[in-house]
Amino acid sequence: MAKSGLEVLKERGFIQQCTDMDALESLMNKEQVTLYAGVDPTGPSLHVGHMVPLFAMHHLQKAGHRPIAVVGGGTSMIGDPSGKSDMRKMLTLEQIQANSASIKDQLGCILDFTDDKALMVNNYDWLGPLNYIEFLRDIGIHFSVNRMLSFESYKQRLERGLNFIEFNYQLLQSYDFLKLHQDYGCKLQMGGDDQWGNIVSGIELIRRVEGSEAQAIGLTFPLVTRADGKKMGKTEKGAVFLDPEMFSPYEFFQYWRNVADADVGKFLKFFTFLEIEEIAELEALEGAEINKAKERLAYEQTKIIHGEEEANKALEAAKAAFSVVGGAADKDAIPSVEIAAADLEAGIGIMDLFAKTGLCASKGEARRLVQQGGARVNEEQIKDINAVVGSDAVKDGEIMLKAGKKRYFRVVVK
RNA sequence: GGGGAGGUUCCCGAGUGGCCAAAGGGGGCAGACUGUAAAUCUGUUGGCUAUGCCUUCGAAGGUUCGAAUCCUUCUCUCCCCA
Repeated sequence: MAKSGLEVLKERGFIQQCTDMDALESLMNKEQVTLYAGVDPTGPSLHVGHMVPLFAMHHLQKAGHRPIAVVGGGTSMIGDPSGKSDMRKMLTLEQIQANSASIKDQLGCILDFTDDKALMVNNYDWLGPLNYIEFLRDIGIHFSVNRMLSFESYKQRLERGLNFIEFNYQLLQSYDFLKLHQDYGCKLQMGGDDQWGNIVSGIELIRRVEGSEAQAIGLTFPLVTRADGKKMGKTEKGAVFLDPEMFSPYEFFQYWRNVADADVGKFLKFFTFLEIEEIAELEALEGAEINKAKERLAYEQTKIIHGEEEANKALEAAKAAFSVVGGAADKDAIPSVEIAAADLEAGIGIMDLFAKTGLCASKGEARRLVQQGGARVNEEQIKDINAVVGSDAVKDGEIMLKAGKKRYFRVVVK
């Protein structure tokens, strides 16, 4: 017999805390459960940091349950103080609506929205029209300030100062759960562990409004961290976005390809759909062999987000770039820029070339790169900052640039 | 409303008239070592048409031969009192 959705989550490490695991288990065995997790539309694209709840919902959907992705169009106008040291930047309504729209498409990679098997709603739809007096009277009355202040997330913020608008966030998120419970029969809210307080509040609100028999359960995921302590899904340049325009599939692939050894198994479980047995095998690899697991992780992840074709391209491109043999492999996915043959005829300074491709942010940086021996043209190290690249460097209609050990860039001559 | 403390380069944080493109740390980048890992060590870390020039110490003015440093106004943040 197939594993239950909950079992899948357990064995993959998705579960941090649950308000009532036994109740959730029997509920899920008994019926199709409608569940939800919130997604913040604070940017125009989802990024890797958003993915844990989405993958969790995927597994539960596969087990026959119905996920609702709630875009926080309303709540993101307030800003959740949980786990944040500073107040979040407030966005305008227009920004948030625009973000919500583009996020919706991306969700389709992970959740199946056909035939309403999953839903996406925007909490602005019910939070927007709220009447302050009514809300206070109907919802606010159920909240104890004393209790709210006792929550860890607020305690920390009290040290630094907590704005009233943020203090209200919990009420709104609780109201979300109540609303979804009433309108969609939603019985489970999931979220990162920093959401625990908000989730519990929502459950309490439902019980108070709907009576103590009302079924509402909360489940949190561990906060996924990287072995080096950095934030998941962040690079120096910013978040690892799912939007191919903002973060190319090749770079996306490379991000996953370069995860730390210690993270591979964890990430395979969280961020791929591979069977747990297969992951165990990959995880058991040692030494240099572990690179196979990383490659698999990168491939599977890229396939889910950008599709099989892009994943293949990225894999081929990576092989072409990094393998010693090289060959005529497909390099298409490596980022490239076009350059006119005539310009090349005249010769381009090495620093200009690197700066132009974006491999270096400025010519000063390019100068440093060259001086430190990190610049390569067609795998040949260039150490002279006055070197000029001319048309003789063109091979197969392009020039391959390399900055440092990992960053490749193609200059396509046209 | 009253009083106090502050806003410095990617971040934290020194700097209180010239020696300041600004200590130190973190982070980043590069090199060595490797496995497109981690750790470690070394170098580097505003821009440029480059022994010089330009932009940067919350903003705008001012004093001065010379200002991140002094003065004025503005602005934002935090704390205390009301």
